[in-house]
Amino acid sequence: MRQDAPYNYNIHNNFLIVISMAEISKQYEPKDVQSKWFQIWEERGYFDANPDPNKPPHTIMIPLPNVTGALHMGHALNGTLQDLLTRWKRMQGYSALWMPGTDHAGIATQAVVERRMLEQEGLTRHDIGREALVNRIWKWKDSYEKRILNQLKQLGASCDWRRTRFTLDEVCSAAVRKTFLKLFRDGLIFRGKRLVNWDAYLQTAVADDEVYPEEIAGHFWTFHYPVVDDQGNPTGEKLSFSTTRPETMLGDTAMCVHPSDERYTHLVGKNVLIPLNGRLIPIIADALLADKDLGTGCVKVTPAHDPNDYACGLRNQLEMINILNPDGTLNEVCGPFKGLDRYAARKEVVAEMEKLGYFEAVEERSIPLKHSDRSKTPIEPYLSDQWFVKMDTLAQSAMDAVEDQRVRFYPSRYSKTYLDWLGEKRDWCISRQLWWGHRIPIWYCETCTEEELKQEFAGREDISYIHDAENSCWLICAETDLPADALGPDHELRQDEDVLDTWFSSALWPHATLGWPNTEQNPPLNGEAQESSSGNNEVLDYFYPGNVLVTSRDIITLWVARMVLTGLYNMGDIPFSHVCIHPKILDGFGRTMSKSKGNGVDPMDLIDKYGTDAVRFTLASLAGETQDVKLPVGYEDPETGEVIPQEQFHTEAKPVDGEKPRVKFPKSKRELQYTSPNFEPDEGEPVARMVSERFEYGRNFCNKFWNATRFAMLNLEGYTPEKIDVKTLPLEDRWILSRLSQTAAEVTTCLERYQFDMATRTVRDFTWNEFCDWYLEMIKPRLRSEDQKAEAQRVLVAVLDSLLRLLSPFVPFVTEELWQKLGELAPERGIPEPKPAEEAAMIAAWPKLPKEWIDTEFEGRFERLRDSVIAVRNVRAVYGIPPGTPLTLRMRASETIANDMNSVSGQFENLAKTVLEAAGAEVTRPDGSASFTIGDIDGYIPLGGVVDLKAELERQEKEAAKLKGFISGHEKKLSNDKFVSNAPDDVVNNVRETLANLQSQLQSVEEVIAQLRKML
RNA sequence: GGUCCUGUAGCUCAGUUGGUUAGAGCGCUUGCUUGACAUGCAAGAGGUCACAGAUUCGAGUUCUGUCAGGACCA
Repeated sequence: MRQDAPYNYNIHNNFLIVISMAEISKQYEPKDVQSKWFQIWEERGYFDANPDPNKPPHTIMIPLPNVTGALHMGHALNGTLQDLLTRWKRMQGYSALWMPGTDHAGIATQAVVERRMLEQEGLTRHDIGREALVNRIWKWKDSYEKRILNQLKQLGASCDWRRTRFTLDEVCSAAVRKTFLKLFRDGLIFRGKRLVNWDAYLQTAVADDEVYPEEIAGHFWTFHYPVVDDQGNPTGEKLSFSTTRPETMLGDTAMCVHPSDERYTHLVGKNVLIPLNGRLIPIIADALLADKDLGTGCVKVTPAHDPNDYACGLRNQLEMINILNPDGTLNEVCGPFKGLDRYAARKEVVAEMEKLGYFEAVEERSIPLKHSDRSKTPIEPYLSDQWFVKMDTLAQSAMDAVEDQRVRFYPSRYSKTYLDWLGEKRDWCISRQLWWGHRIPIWYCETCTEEELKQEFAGREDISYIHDAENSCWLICAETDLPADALGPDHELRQDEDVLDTWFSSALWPHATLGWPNTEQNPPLNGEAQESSSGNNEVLDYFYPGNVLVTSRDIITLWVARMVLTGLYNMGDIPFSHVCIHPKILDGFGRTMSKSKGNGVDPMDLIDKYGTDAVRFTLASLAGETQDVKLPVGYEDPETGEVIPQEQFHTEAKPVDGEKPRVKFPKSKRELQYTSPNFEPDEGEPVARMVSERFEYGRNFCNKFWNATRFAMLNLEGYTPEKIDVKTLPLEDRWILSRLSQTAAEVTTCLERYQFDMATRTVRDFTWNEFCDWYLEMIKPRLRSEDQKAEAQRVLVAVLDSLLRLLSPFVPFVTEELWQKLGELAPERGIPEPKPAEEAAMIAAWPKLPKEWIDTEFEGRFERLRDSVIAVRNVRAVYGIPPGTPLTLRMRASETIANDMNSVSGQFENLAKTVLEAAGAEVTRPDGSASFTIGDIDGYIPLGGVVDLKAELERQEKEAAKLKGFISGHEKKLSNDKFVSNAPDDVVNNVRETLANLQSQLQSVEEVIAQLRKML
């Protein structure tokens, strides 16, 4: 063994383990640590969650990210919180399952792939066909799924990766088929017409939340229709109306006025003529549609092409005439206009009306128009056949679950969003005109008879059928695909072309991923089928219902509500008992972060720059209950490290004359290109990357903790485990154990309430402000003293052990690295009885520390010492006395307190380079002293010639003024009879006590002032 | 239009059931290459808690209204 370096060593497992300064770096380097430990954890199977009769289950289902694109900061926050909870519960002894997986996100993914195909190859889906398109989307899915899962792993996600699911895989598909059949058989699925948001470019309906409004420049035309009598002859009267979409006149089926509009009441019941096609339509009165004060008070009604008109059409049993083809051209009901694109037709229709003499006026106007988020083209309201789930009883069951608190929202206010939405009980439109998704398991047969169906499908549990009178055909629902000739060669079965809404499959996620509807076999692991010894699906039995869903508020209606509803319907039980709603991540201007806005920070960039633990810790610290998280971002010059804050114009800038915008770095005067949704940086150019300085919070904390542990380990030479009697320990040990026990309990409570920000603050404050700033400083003398060292080491190691456990769910990597290093030096540790440490921090037991450690007396004694030290340091700072210059201190205090101070006098030397010269009731203020008063103590620091009497007088007068302010506030309260008689006794007593204290402090200060005045 | 949320230090945010003259991190000022840590240490400055009322002995905290910002639903 070398003797010439400051080595610490210990014997462990028959190996000589040597820890040197050089082996533990001064800075925490996250990179190697992260990849090393994640791999080891996974290899050792720590992430795997299996049914275990000796453990309670804890289940979290990931809010499945969709495979459209990579994860962003919102996902990083979401993942951090779930992993934190999972790791915490695992340490608490639960069999903790975090189920990973991804969502196929029907329209979003198909649209991305189609757009890219068009841009790069000029092809549309109709050019390549259904099968080829779906193949391309599968390839896209494969690459993004891999990327997403990898991103989650980079974040340290302790999912049971063997169970990874995808909403289109065979396990999830089985659940979809089973559920659809069940709903169909129960009469909860029906087919109907519905006005949908039609994307004429993608030729599909899009959901309301996939539509955004945008103002565009348009026209506002005014025309009139002639009123005709019962014989169809013009009466000479006319009704004027305005429209922004003249082509819809071809589909008008009524003219509407307000029932109390006296200008028109005599006309209601008569007809008007549409000059374009000679159709007669009725004049109706409808208070909900017509507004007397708006324009002429008359509106035309096109039920098949406008949501308000549609509702009006339903109310008044109007005919609904569809004038559009799926591609946005006009259809055969439009006569001469047939085949024209709707915009071309608009011009033609205006021209025709003008020619016929029914045109009145036109003005230019900016018109709010719904656009498809997927194709960025205007939406057409369009009447089409859709499949629906009947919601009344299903929605009610999901409402009941929240109302009777079987399902609870955290924070609770979100239950209102949930209940309000479900309360509308609107039928759920589940069909989408897409190629990517679960194809609707319905086959049509126009030619067969009930007899034939009965004969063929007799006794088939997996098939159900019903006659559709309106379309005179049979609808056959089947759990597995039916061949076209399933009913023999005479009948051709045709499967519905549409696919199911993505949310239909994600609604089943909590039970589908556990293998439902297979109740006899466990779900596959890593794609391999699993047997069950009991003949039951043990995984489903054990992990369902789950515990908590962690998500952001925008999918409470779309997803949370539907999971509850399908869980109740399929499983007869709720999918989770808690719903934790966390904040959204916004940029510095309060806008949601997203790639398409160009304000998004890639979590991988941050992990690369600050380390995983730092990102996790910072994110958790931001996850409060009230507000969304504003995360101002900046651009960083990769070469100089200079960062400038992002301005709004950066995200909006576009290239001018082919010249790409640049960010300017004022210090280096460099100008760099940057990434933006509006353009790609040029090849070979250095690119400013997006960063957020907020994450230094987490990085600094990890580094601080790293160094605290490093310090401990450098001082463990000769460590031996031994039983400890807490009652015999010195002040600082009693104090830190008291605080540790309290901290552990508080962190646990915070996590139970999903108060992640408070949990993070609590553990950080303890670690930094108590453990590092005071405890470690206070035990340094003991660690250097041969006869006190052993005990100090044991307590230090025990505290560190608990702290590593407490921090592990927050910052799993740095804690694991340190746990392992500490394990080499102190494999057995703990108070009162040392025990062998678990083989890894991530599977160590969550601390549950004795309540008896909490001791307010020791905390009070410590605080008095701490405040005194701070006061001395303050004097040093105010007088500009260098830290190395020794000072002396005299304290006036009661005998008890003076004795206490004398017993820890060494700490004044240690923490403030100050000798406690005297302490007692008789101590007086030496001339030429600086003084301070804290509570029941007066302190005097003789400064000899150093003291500046004038400055000291000023200082003391300022202190006196402050105290007087305090005192007058308290006196005012006590002189108020109403306060004394109404306020609770303890509050009044408290004020009295405080007042007495303040008065005695003021007295001390005034004595000092009097002395100083005499000397000046 | 309806529902919900937010407004506290220059910035980003805490602030439990009302109870001393309101806290943290960053930034700022001053001093420190102190034997774990400059990603650090010590000391400090900085706030009429958006505004106006009401309830109360007492309001950052409860209620009403106004203004400003945001989200969701129609």
